[in-house]
Amino acid sequence: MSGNLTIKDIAKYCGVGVSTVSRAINDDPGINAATKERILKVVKEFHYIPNNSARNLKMTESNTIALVVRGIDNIFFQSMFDQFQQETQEKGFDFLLHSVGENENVVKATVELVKEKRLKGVVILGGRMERPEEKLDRLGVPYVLCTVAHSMYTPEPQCNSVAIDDEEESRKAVEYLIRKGHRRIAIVTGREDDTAVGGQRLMGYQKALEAAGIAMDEDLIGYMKRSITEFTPENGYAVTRDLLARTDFTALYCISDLTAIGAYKAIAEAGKRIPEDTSVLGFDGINLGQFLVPSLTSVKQPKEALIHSCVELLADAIDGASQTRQLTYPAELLERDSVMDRN
Amino acid sequence: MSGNLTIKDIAKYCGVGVSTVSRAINDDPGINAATKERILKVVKEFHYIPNNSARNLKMTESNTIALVVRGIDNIFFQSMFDQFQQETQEKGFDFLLHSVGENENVVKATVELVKEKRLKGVVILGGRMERPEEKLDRLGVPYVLCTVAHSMYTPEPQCNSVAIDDEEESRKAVEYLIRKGHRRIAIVTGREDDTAVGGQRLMGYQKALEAAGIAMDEDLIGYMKRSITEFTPENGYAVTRDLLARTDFTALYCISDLTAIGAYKAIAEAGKRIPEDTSVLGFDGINLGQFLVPSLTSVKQPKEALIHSCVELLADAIDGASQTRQLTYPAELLERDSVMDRN
DNA sequence: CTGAAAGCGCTAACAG
DNA sequence: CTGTTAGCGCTTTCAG
Repeated sequence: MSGNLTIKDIAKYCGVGVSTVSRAINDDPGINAATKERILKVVKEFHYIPNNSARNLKMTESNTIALVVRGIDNIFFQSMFDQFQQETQEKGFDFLLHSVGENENVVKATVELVKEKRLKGVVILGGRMERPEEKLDRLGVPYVLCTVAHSMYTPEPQCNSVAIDDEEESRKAVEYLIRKGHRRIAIVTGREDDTAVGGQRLMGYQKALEAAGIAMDEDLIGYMKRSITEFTPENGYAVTRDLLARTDFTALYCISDLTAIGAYKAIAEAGKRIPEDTSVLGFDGINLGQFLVPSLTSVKQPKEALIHSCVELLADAIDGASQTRQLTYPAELLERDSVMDRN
Repeated sequence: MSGNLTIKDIAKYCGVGVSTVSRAINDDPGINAATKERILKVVKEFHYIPNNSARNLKMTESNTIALVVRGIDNIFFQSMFDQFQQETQEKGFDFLLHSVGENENVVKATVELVKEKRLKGVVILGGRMERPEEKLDRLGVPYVLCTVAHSMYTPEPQCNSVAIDDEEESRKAVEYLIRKGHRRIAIVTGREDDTAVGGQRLMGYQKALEAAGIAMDEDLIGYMKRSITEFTPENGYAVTRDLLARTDFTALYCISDLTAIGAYKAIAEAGKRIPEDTSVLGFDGINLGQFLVPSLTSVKQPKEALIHSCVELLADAIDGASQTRQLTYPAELLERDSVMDRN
């Protein structure tokens, strides 16, 4: 007995019907304990492993929830996987992490996955979507968007979502910098045409300046470079270098902690010290921030709450809740050592 | 036409046979262009998406190679995904990234995947294995191990593998520190019972000291804590704190860059400066290292070469090469700013 | 408690 | 070029 075993082979070898083998491997209650044990022993001995494709095909439904992520290399998202797994499993679901490539279409990939695995529901993490509900309703199963930035120019989505208010939190972040006595505040934001997270956080920046009566200076806006992957230290480094060469400022606001890491280097290379010469404020509150020197002050997304609510909303929807909800959580300022009080 | 469409529905709607639809969606050459176009239009209109389970079940073979990773949160592994995808696709394969959970069994998960997706081959990234070939031969398809540490106490594996010589590179790293005038060199290594990468790199450390006639001091060995996830900044921070409290040294060798990040913080908190008071040497050569202040001197794994060879070996094996090869690549010392010359 | 048989949705001969 | 048909390996009635 070699090569690719099937349930039939096992059945034949044990002298039983295939359905009996199926019962044995699936912990079906209606099976004689002795028979089951005998079969399981053979299964083990020959390392028989059922074919999931056949299983998925046959089963009318699974008990699985998937977390679909675009940008699996994003350290902030990564730090959320574990809790997602934890919480979904606590609710009694199986958990599946699915990464969508940068060049793939999220909706299509997700629909495909739902069909293939007969998913019970999905949570979609990050990314950016225009009118997501239009397309996502094709999923045929409940879903919730987690920290997905809706385009600023589309109406509120009619689907489950949980996130922070990017614009408002960004505004408060800059307001904090102003309160600390900074007037010339540069920003490292997303790409110039970013209407998602980057755009919203930039808008918050502008609002804060305006409210404080500080005139906008285009020179202080550092858009991420198209030629480099977004939200990476590399891009943060390059943009900050340009900023430093172009103008001067006492504080730098990076809309993503990862880019702040690159900014640190650019600032150091310019011979300036953080925070004495240049204060740096990040966003996201990634764990790594506390290990930077000086440790990075940052706006922390309430990951734990976001995830918890995501799973709860999804579970509710699977249980038949028809009302969709859009939850917004407040962020929290992690005051560490990278911002100086100039008052 | 709603709910879950099948190929049959499309066929009926178009007034053709299912095989014709199948041909249309699979770019089969033997189909009338007009018919094809008509079908594809309907497919698009109704958003029909074929069920992959059915597909995989039916197909006798795919053209897919999977990269199986245990520890998807490892930043060093993460930085390899992209090139793997690139290179496999260049060789004409489809690429699939599969993450194996910490509590799952790599071999079992991989066998399952191979069956489900009818994989052509697999590369297994990282992790640790005892006599991998015994179990992995059950895969039934070619595989290659990438940077997998073989247990020190088992004979050379009879399977394809590509990696660096962890012990030797580690020895050279410490030799470098000695050459720079350091005598009291502490190490942040893996867990105490680590016989894989951690154990091998530790052994290299010991050999280097021995060769230089420096007596071993148990106090200088910082084993990673069991209570914290391995190879994280957190663990590096905790271990370095202990080390600092326990003894003194002029250089700290971290067997993983990630732990070095934590070490930076512990050293700073102890009021010491890098590299003036304490030099730090990392291992892996992650990208982030250059953004630390001071930038991290590190032993760089030749990722590019490793990956390239992995894919090549696998492709050869798929093409029928029966000879297995174990390739070892030299690492390269990235001299940056965290090590001081005390001579 | 167990076995026979009917598909899950799809692809791949095989005839037309 | 196209339709019919036979399974892929499994779960699940339905009888026994």
